[in-house]
Amino acid sequence: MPPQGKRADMVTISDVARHAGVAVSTVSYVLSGKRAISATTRQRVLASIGELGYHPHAGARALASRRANVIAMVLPLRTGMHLPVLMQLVTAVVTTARQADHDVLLMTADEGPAGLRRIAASAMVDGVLVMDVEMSDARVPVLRELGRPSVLIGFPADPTGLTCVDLDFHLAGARCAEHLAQLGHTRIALLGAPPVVYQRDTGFAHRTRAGFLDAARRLRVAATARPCGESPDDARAAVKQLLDDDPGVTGVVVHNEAALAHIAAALPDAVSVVAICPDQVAVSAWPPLTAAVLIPAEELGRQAVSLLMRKLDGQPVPESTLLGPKAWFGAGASVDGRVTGS
Amino acid sequence: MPPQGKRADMVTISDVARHAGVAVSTVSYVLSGKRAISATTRQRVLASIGELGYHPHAGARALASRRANVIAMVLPLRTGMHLPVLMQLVTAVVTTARQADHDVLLMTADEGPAGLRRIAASAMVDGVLVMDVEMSDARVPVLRELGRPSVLIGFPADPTGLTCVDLDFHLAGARCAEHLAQLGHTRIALLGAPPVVYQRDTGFAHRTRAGFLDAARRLRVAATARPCGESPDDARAAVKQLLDDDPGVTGVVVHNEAALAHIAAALPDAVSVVAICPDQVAVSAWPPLTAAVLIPAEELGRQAVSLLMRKLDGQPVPESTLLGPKAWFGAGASVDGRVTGS
DNA sequence: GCCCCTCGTCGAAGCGCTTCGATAAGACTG
DNA sequence: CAGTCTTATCGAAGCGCTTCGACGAGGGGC
Repeated sequence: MPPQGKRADMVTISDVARHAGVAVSTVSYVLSGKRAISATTRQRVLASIGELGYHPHAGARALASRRANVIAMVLPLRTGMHLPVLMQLVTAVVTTARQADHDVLLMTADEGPAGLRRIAASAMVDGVLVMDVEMSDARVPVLRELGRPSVLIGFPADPTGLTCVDLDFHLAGARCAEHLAQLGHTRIALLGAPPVVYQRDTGFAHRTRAGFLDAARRLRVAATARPCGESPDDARAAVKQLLDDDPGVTGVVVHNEAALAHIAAALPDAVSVVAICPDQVAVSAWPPLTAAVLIPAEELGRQAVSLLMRKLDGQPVPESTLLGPKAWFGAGASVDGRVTGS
Repeated sequence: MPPQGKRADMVTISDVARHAGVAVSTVSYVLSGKRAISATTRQRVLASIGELGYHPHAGARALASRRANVIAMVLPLRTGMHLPVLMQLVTAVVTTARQADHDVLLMTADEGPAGLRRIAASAMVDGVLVMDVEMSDARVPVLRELGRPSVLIGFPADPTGLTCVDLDFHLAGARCAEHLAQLGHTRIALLGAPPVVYQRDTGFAHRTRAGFLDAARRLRVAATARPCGESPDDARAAVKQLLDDDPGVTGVVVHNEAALAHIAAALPDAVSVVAICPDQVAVSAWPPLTAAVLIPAEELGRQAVSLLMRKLDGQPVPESTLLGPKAWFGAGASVDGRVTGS
């Protein structure tokens, strides 16, 4: 008897070939479209495939074609990201990958560099998507060394030679200042991330602040920016200090999801509040926001995957892609601020 | 010239064999441990592996061994779960799977049954882990039909023939009643999930209520249970009605994360509040909780994976596994209520 | 000292798929 | 109508790994 008699439930390409009365290679070409196949033959083969419920064996395919049709998605250990946003991102990634006929392998960063090396060397994935990258991210040097196609969501300190996607925080900060200026405010302030985030060099915090201050200067409105802790007490303290320093402030930008509610509660009712935050946080904020700049999580995911797919196909892609922030106004209207390239 | 000259970066098993001066099969046996290999040979082979940086080609291995060493993790479309809990769960799953030398393929439920079938038929994964299962979950019949090893986190209406893991909500409800009784309360109440959840037949809500009421009866304390909406208004309304109906209530159990804060705020200070909720919600609740019964997310993930691994090894596993709730007391001490089998 | 084991190793046969010639059978030339 | 192209299909050679059977070399038992 043969080694282990083929498992009952496995339909192979040669079953299909026999059933359709053609050669194995013909079936393969029907599936891949890499050679011309006559319409009649194609029909017959496709019919057999449907009838037998054939699905190609992923391993065999990967072995022969040197393409696994799987990408890895690396989650950070401790995410700096708001979880609902992360989930949206993940969902968008998986969905988009599937549309490009790829599956997604999930890795947490805690396997470290060795994990990335293993995944790459075992030819298990064709490319890597790294989520929530920070300025000095330990995963970045490994990616460089690996030399596999990869795309980062977020920017490390030095993105040279990599492919990165992120919200354009500079633009987001500017939009907030512009919005407040348009409403007639002349003294505005930014309450940002906790001090530790600025110290940790987490790019986005700095970029937001710079965008905010630059725009304010350009628009000739008085603006200050300060960090803000995440706890209710920190939030209250930051607000108090802000009002002490400049009692004339009438518009505040909050770039700190965790503290948003407490900040908004501590501010006088007359002050307009604009936040940079995820959709869900914005709509459910109380007291209600004047406006918000939303994080385009889905688009981030989609863009990241399509960039990776292009890299897998050997096409050139821009090193950095910045997505325009979406604006949201208290009423509920939603306006797009479209993509900027690079 | 050969078809496509081997890619420079790929080290194969025969490279290792040559380098170590043994046969390919010997290397394989060193790696798998399926046949005895002399210590000296093993050393030599392992040394070569390290030196060359060899990692077996996942596809080739899957093809030859009929084992992909990958499991699929299916996320629900719209999760009934608290996101931080989901993340803990996911992390635990990935980590545990890696310890058992498996990787995790991420699927969202939106590919539907076809996705599961594809994944199974393509031999891409050896087993399936389904998260956050609900009473009448569309994914359950597919799993039955598929006949691949699978483990569910959460219980469907009819778990016959499946393998399910979940928190023991009945016990959790009982623990809450017991705790309040021990503190001397004689009139207690449960505020549960929104009415719609009870109607949707989502198992856990009913089980908690039953556990709570049973224990109260056993302990001879007066107890009532009622659903509670998630909005601040619903929460306030539920509390008002509760106090109207039974002004003598001194202890309340809350099994509703979303409404917890509003319920606690609306209750008189003198009332003790116990919650069934994730760790993070418990410690950050304000006003502070008297105690909490925590959802053992990590253990849930670990158990689910190890059950799946046992199934993959052909070992028998119990149909249902209920994990004992962890108790947490206001002070910060944390006590384990260990696993119950089945 | 002969036979039978066990132990450690090797060679070869696939696993299911892709891909590269090769090859008939027409479709055009001139 | 001989010669040259296409076009559609086939056969076979791997892809890198696991696993089965074979086999030589020692180690008892009697």
